[in-house]
Amino acid sequence: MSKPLPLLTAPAPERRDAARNREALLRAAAELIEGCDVRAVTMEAVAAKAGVGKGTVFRRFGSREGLMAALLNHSETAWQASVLSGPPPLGPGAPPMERLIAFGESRMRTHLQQGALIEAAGRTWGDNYAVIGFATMHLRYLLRELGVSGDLTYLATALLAPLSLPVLQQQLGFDGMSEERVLAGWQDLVDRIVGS
Amino acid sequence: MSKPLPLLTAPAPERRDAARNREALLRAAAELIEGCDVRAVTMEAVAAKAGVGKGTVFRRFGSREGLMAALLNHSETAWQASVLSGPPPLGPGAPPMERLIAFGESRMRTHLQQGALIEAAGRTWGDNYAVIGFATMHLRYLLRELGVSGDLTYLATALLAPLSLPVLQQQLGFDGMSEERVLAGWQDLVDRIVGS
DNA sequence: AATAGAAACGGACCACGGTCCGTTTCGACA
DNA sequence: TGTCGAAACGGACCGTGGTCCGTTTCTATT
Repeated sequence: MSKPLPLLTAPAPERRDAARNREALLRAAAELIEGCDVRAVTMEAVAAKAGVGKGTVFRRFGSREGLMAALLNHSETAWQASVLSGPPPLGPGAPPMERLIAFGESRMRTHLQQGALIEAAGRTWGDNYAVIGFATMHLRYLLRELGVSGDLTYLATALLAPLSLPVLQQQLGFDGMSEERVLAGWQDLVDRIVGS
Repeated sequence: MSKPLPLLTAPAPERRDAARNREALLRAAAELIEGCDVRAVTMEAVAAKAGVGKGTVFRRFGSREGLMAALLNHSETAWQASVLSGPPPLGPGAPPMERLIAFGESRMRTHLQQGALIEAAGRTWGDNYAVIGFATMHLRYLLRELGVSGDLTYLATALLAPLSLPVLQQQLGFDGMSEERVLAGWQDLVDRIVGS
């Protein structure tokens, strides 16, 4: 008699040792990064500190960038939660425009704070659709709430783009802008797009 | 008697063999890249094809990313020339708004076309102020011509950001937009910023 | 408790980017 | 043309990210 094969293949549960190792690796990486330059932390060091072999690190996270992205995922998830159900003005409850401004400021602060890690995660993080996708969706939602008309998906990506780390770094570094000026600039941009 | 030491240290002229090797390396790299995936081209292969040692490659270009950036510099320089003194509507002669639209389209096309190389050049290219700086300046100039008021430097960077490769890739890939839609979206963004 | 097979492990191994330093080449000046 | 110091050369060498595959560990099933 054949098994009742599920129509939708289950998400493949994780073996207990695998879960333990993932946990240990994330903790080890976090501890090593704290106090050292991220770039100086080698994969072998992380593996050693977690008490596993190097192969295991790559099995779990695919690449160095993958490990860094996994670290970022923790704070990203928390951030998403505070956007979806945290206190206003970032979370629900405040008027859309206030939420929008809070969103921009929060994103900018987060990106700058985690700059080194974001760079270390490279494309694995930057191309992470679960991240970009969420922010775009939320922005799109706020724009709709504000009654903006037009291609909201495009406008959302266009509003998100200047909040990306490389752009912020250029503005603060090369262009010599202050954080306040960058923030004010973004708010002005919002006004122009929304049409105040 | 002491030499007439120049007040401004001269740009340190390049020895003839050095110049020849740089040339040979750039040509070799270009030829290897043409037809292969950029990522499959190793530095040693470039050095071998150019008939020099590996050390020379790194002496000249600093890193793999540096070599890729140097390749991009050729087309970038040509592009800058066509913006500054090429035929309208990209070059001077057309009304500012038309130049602006042409600028956006041209930049988008260029970035998409050279995507692989840009990725291979990484931060060495992306953080290249000679590149970002030129585009920002020009955008700033056009905005001024259009009589836009406000923080033109910020607006220029904000207008440039959605034309960056990662954003374009997200829009065309994950968001499933067509190139036409992306272009139309950017033009709409311009209209909102300029205030039509 | 025994078994079997799938999943995970670990560390030797590989490839490539990047460095180092002894040797060679250039060109300025006599 | 000879000399000399600076600059460039080249390839052996190193470290690290990433792979491979024989061994170990888990867990479903009886």
